[in-house]
Amino acid sequence: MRTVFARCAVDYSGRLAAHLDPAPRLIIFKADGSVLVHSDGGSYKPLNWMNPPCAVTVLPPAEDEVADGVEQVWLVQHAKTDDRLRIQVFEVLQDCSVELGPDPGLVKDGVEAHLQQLLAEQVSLVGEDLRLIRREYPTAIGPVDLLLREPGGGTVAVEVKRRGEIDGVEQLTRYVELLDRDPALRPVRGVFAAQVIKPQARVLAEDRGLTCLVLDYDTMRGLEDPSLRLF
Amino acid sequence: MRTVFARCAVDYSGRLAAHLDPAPRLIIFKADGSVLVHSDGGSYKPLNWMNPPCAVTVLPPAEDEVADGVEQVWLVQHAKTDDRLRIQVFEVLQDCSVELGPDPGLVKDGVEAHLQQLLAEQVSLVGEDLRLIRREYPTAIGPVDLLLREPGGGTVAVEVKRRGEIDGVEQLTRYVELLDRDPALRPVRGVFAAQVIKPQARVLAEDRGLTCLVLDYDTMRGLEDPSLRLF
DNA sequence: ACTTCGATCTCGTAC
DNA sequence: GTACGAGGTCGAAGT
Repeated sequence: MRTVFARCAVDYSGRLAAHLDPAPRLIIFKADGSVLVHSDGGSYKPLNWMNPPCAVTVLPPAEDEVADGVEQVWLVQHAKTDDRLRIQVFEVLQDCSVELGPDPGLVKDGVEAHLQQLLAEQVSLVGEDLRLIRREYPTAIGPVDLLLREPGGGTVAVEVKRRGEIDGVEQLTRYVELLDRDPALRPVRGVFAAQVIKPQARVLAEDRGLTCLVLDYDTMRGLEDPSLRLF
Repeated sequence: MRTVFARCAVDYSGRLAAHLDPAPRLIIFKADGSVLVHSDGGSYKPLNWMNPPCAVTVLPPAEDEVADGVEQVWLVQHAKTDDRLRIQVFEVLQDCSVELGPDPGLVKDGVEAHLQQLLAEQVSLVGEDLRLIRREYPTAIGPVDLLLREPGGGTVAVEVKRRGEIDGVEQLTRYVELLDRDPALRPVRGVFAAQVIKPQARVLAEDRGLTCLVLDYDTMRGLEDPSLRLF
């Protein structure tokens, strides 16, 4: 990996066009060829970047660029698309290179899959006396997150999301509609479960007779079997 | 901005938990307090990070950490949430600091918002004698990109996309259905406008009585008032 | 290879 | 500030 602090101007062209006026910035060249241009603020997203696979070419500046004070031009061309980054370097302030090698990678815990697992273990949060039929119950249009059996004989289809938005309601609507045609499952009611349910999603869900259920992840995790925890 | 190449292990806790085993990586400290941990691959997203506002504390390693070879512990705590990054530093390979100052910022051109703006100024592309009621016309299920008044009294709901796909057609269908219940707007017809309309989306749209409109961005931009142009 | 969907999404923008 | 949709989304998992 190589990091270069430099006063530079950048032009991106590809899916859109974007321009950066000259200023001091950090330019990162990764081992796989990717390039990031960071300013000293914002969050983790670079101002400009190029994904691999791509190649960097160093060009001498054109005449008018020399007159403007451009020392070098770094052209970063994507290998498969016409995405391109043109970096005009006015002044290099620092230039470091370090060999890093491969990374063992990130281990995560607490994403939607985990939320679904917790709710499968705590179906009483959905309603009294429900029994889990299965997680990821397969249908012709995709798997239902949780399918539960009601004591009276019907079933409950649960859609689990971290954030409940309109797309999720559409999805659950389709599942309930389809499952309700199955005599072995009918009548099917739908439950839309999420840590946060957006107002528009709630309106649409309730308009369609679906039940909304807000999940508290920390409480659910507190009740979990500690042996299942990753760390 | 400060960049540190170091062999390090990282634990994130907050909205989820995540762990990185020891390996050489690049750690970036920005002027606003934010921190990025990058490996030598992947894309522009760091393995771990902390958004501003946050503060870094340098701690001496605990006894067992000393035994493992940890030289320092950098604790990055978000100022408003309980998000936290704990970086165990085993060995610093390089350490650079450069003062960058503020950035003039990125200027973009060619995104959907711009397309919508252009079409709002050129409603004749949608049809003769139409008048713009408003952009982002609010409804209970979300804003309609453009709502236009027909000379005869009905209205036109326009959904603008850069790439017209099936979910955009679904969205427009919902809008038209809802708006058509409003006596002040009825009858409402829908127009699906995009730079590219996928065949499946076109079939679905036409099946539902929606009109497809392919937009030529360069032509529209050429007709635009030059004073509004970004560069 | 392509599609679908989650994300510590991030980012802009309208209210 | 909050809410919502777009993104040069990226990335992983399944088909």
